[in-house]
Amino acid sequence: MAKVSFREQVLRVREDAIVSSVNRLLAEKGFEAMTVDEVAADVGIAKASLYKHFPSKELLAAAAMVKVLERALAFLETTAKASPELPPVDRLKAVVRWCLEVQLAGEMPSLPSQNSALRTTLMGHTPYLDRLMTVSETLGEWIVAAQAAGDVDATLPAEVVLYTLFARACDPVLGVLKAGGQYTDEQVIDLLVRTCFGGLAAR
Amino acid sequence: MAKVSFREQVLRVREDAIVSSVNRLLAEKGFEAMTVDEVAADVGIAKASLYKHFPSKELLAAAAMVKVLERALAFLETTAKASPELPPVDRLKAVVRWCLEVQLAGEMPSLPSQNSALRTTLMGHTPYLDRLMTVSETLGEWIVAAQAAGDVDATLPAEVVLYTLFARACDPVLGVLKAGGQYTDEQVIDLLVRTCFGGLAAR
DNA sequence: GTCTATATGTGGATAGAC
DNA sequence: GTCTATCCACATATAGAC
Repeated sequence: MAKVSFREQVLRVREDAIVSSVNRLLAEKGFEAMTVDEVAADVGIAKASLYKHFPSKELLAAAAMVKVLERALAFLETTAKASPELPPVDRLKAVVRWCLEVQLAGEMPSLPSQNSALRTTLMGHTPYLDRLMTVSETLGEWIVAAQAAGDVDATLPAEVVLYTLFARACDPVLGVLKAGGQYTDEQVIDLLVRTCFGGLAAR
Repeated sequence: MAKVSFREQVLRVREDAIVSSVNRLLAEKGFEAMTVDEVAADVGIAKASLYKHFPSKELLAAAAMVKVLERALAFLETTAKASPELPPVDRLKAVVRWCLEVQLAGEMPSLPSQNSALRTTLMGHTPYLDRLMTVSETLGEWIVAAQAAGDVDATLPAEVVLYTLFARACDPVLGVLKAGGQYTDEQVIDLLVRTCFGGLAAR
């Protein structure tokens, strides 16, 4: 039994390596531009072996998306437990900040565009949908609480706030500012958090 | 001579039709997902004919991007001349609003991602760069003026404001809210202009 | 399960007749 | 300039030996 368990563990490690590569390539080039050959080369295994683990390119990407959502969920739980007294709006800011850090690290895949093959798969992929729903529900509660506390504009539908947060997680402005090279990573993140919550207008 | 001029005019009209199709498909599916076959089918001509007008898929897309920038430039000029007394910040809001309307109409191509084949072409395509620079300079002046007037946060680098405006022009939140179907087009635009300038935080 | 080698489909681009 | 027919590169996916 120990032998079988060991093999399974090796497999899990390999699949983790695969998913990590996919995650990075997905963030770097997007789903359409990423090729399965690249993934195989990056992981260092043959393409056919990839298909033994994941039956299609879409499901390969879906596994990476699931992993990102799980990292997000872990962060949400940690934040909730580590600082239960933190005002909801500050939790939301921490989430945005975390997303931007992940994006800076090249590990945040961009949102699948409305009519992509990936999106179709994801919309029928329960593991993805479940985690997406959990993330949305948790954030939704924080948003409502932040509105009740008077820290987030209560005249904005909570749904709009949620979608805005999701969009800011992959904001292309980060890449442009980073490429400009005249700000540190921390400054870029600060600027984006400010424009997200404070807007462009003067207070 | 009249005959030649007529032919040239017919060609121009056809090229306009091509560029319009490309523009729409570009907005709908993005550069990578758009195929030249689709474009040809949409215009109603053979693919080989397309290549007589534009030597590559990239330059085909570039022509569409140039056209969008020219529409934007025309809007900027109209706005400047029609209401010279309008506060700069309101001009900026009008620009965002216009971009969102164009996006709602399915005519706003999304920003080319950092490492796309299209981006490489655009960065060496003078007609595109010239117009992009003109748009940026005009908006830059308005931004500085709006900051001087105390209407736009003067502690934000003007450059950051500019990039943010560009990003909001293609904000994916619009598509999601529109797809949700519980807001009118005007409500969606109002919400996005509000979150862009006012931010998520309460005032 | 991993490999090499290949099947199959598709997209960008072109040849050549009209 | 427009068409039909085709080339060629490349990407997803699979066959079959080990």
